[in-house]
Amino acid sequence: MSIRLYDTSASQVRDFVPLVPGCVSIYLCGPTVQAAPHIGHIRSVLNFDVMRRWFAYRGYDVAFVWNITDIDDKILEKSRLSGLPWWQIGYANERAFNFANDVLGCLPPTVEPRATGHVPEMIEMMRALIERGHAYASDGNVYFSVTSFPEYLSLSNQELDNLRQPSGEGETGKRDQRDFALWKAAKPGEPSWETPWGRGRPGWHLECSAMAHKYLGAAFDIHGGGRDLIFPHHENELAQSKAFGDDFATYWVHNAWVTLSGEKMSKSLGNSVLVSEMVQKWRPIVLRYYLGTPHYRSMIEYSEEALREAETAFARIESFAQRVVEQHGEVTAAVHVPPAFGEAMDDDFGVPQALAIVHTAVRQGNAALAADDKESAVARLAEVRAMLGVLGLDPLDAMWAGPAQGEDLHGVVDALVKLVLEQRQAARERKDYATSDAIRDRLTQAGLAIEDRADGSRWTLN
RNA sequence: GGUGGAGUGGCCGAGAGGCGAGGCAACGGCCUGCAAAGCCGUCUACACGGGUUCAAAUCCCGUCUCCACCUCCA
Repeated sequence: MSIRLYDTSASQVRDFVPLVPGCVSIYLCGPTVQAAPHIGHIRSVLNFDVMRRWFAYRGYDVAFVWNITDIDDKILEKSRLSGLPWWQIGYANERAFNFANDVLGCLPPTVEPRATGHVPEMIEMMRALIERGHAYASDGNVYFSVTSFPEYLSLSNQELDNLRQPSGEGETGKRDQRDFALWKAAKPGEPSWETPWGRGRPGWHLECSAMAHKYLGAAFDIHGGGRDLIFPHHENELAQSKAFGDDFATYWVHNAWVTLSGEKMSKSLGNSVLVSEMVQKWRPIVLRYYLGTPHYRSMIEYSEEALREAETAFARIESFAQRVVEQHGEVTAAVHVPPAFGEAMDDDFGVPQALAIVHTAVRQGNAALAADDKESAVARLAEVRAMLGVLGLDPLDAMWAGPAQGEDLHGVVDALVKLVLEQRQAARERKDYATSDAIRDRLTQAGLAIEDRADGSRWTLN
């Protein structure tokens, strides 16, 4: 049984066959650090985080490269407007991206290279491309000649003649308006690096070709990113790398975006919902559940209502896990996920179907809990933990535990609430329900939820 | 104009020729002092019009609507 995934370049689902048995190499286009991450950016990372976790579960050794493009037109423009150095803007946003990844439980990449750290590699590529007639220098710029590469546009399935003519603002000396910049000539006041063709700075696409080659080699398994990167970014990367002589990626995997009122969330449209804002309002694990469980190729139409539903749905799973542990002690995750879950995940990462298996196990587990069937309840939780672990959503995982300080407070609160609950229980026993309900109301107002069970009352934070 | 995607029950959201995904909400029942939580049940949907087929949400033809990309984009 192999993993199948949708390959954009083939426009169909293909069996995954690794270049090196037992290993998978993934290059995910990371951010251009011109602004703080919004939930669409983090969705992409989340989708690929789940994929790499699934590959690891299936026994693959995962190499995961996620780049930082720390120089581009917009970063320089923001620098000009704000008076701040370009590297300060880039680094501040890079930290915001890393915070977002960490807070939502994404595993760190194997390596996270920056564009500006790979100028020598880019120069080498340009030198080779010029030698082979695929690129040319002009006015201090270096352009890729799209007509020199017959396979150009094979990824996005377009015809060269159907391409609109780009404006090419500031890009002078092109032989063909459709040629794209590998390297841009230095402008006054902008950062620049010495090259055989004059001082300048990287264009947008070359950094990915250079870094993928350096860290993953001439050929690697999967190249990923948002669907909006297919053209021009990935198309141009592909052209550069193939013309350079690399086999490049075997599979191209693209995630859909997050929309707001039907429109794509985007930095330039100004309709972004920032991750930093979201984690003020919602628990990170709930955000992860909301953004990480729809299928990666389906759009997510962002809404608070849907997010609230996700919160309720996840709470159901979480409450099952907590109650099993309260009644039967710690339960470790099962070694294997249920076969149906595995089949769903193998089929192009069918997280929504896989999640249906989780919910079914939760329902069975709840029934077992109600029937006081310890063995079955514990077995279901072990399965649920194994499944959620692969999705990065195991609520019992230490990664979601609060800070140590909060842990201490939990003990204090628990002791205090239990004291109050004892008073309430005494009232109940003498059938003084007015008092017992008043106590419950006060606790509810304080933000606690009280559940009376046959073996006593339990409390949770509301 | 070119290329690609989408339209599924009150809502969210999978599926892709036959076997009611799942969740949320609602309603009924069980349980409960009352709640809460949980369990059981109810709500049998696939934009529209044709066609193929024993059988279509799924395949084909046509139509409508929406979205994206076509050198800023995750």
